[in-house]
Amino acid sequence: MSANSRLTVAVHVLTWMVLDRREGHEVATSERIAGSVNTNPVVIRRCLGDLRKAGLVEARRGTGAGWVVTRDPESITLLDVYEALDAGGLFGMHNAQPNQSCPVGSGIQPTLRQVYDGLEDAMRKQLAGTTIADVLRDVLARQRE
Amino acid sequence: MSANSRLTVAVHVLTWMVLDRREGHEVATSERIAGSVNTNPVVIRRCLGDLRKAGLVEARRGTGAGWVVTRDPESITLLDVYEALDAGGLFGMHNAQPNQSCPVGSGIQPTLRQVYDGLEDAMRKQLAGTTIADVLRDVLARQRE
DNA sequence: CTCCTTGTAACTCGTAAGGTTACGTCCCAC
DNA sequence: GTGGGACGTAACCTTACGAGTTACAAGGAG
Repeated sequence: MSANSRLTVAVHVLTWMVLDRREGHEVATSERIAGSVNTNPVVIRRCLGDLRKAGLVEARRGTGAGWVVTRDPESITLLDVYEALDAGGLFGMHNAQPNQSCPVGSGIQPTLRQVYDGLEDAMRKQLAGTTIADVLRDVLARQRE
Repeated sequence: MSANSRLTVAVHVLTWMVLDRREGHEVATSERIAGSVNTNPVVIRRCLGDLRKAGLVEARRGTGAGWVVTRDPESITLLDVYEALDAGGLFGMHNAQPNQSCPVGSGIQPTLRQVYDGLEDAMRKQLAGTTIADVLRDVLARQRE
């Protein structure tokens, strides 16, 4: 488990909720979602908590409580999901401050910051090109094969 | 320290070595490099070990031992460096296999694999657009400011 | 009031990176 | 052929974080 699966789980959750809604269910509970992702309901609730802060889902309480997707799946891009998870950047800087009396040590961080910003941009553009609706279509298409 | 700084350190090391060579030093020792990065020499040797496997640097032994960059800095792209570190992918799949009797659970992984491959490609193209020589130029330009 | 589910705290576990110490290995210089 | 400096790597510790789990307060429809 080197990389983290948070984006994978979040996309899975949203895709599942959209399909579940289409099949007539009013709300989705963290327990049922966990049954598809194959994990603990609390893990799902934590994930849904992030998505809720970003306004992608809403929680209902009381009897018949559960979660609903609040936006059109055609309008939810994977970039929206990625940003909802506020993951740290792809690459980090030095743990300790490099030697400031060395030309490289003192100048490398702004230079790399620029490079890493470019990477982040490229990745965001890619993520913005796919929506939850796209994912669901693709998943269902594979199902028919 | 959320993200890992391995790429940052590797680029720092190579850039420093190129500058050091220009200043007339035959070889660079892990101890001197560590002085610029501000870390332990063993951390640097581990990093250089990865770069050596990729053919970017070479180690000399015996008296006057140390490291030398073996390729023209104009030809070493950050993608070369990134690949030398064989870091895991950006995003990981589920830790446990999702529910295969669920349409989403059974189809989501190939779909996401495709998306993640696209991300990786975009990132690689960006990394390939910058060389160690570019980084050194940029670092030195900031120095003059 | 009752019951179901959310929302969150608190804990454990596994993994990975970074830092450190230690030591065997290599090979030039003398 | 021996000494010494630096590589190369094993071993261990610490820190960080995601994931999984248990437990429980809070909310609200019926």
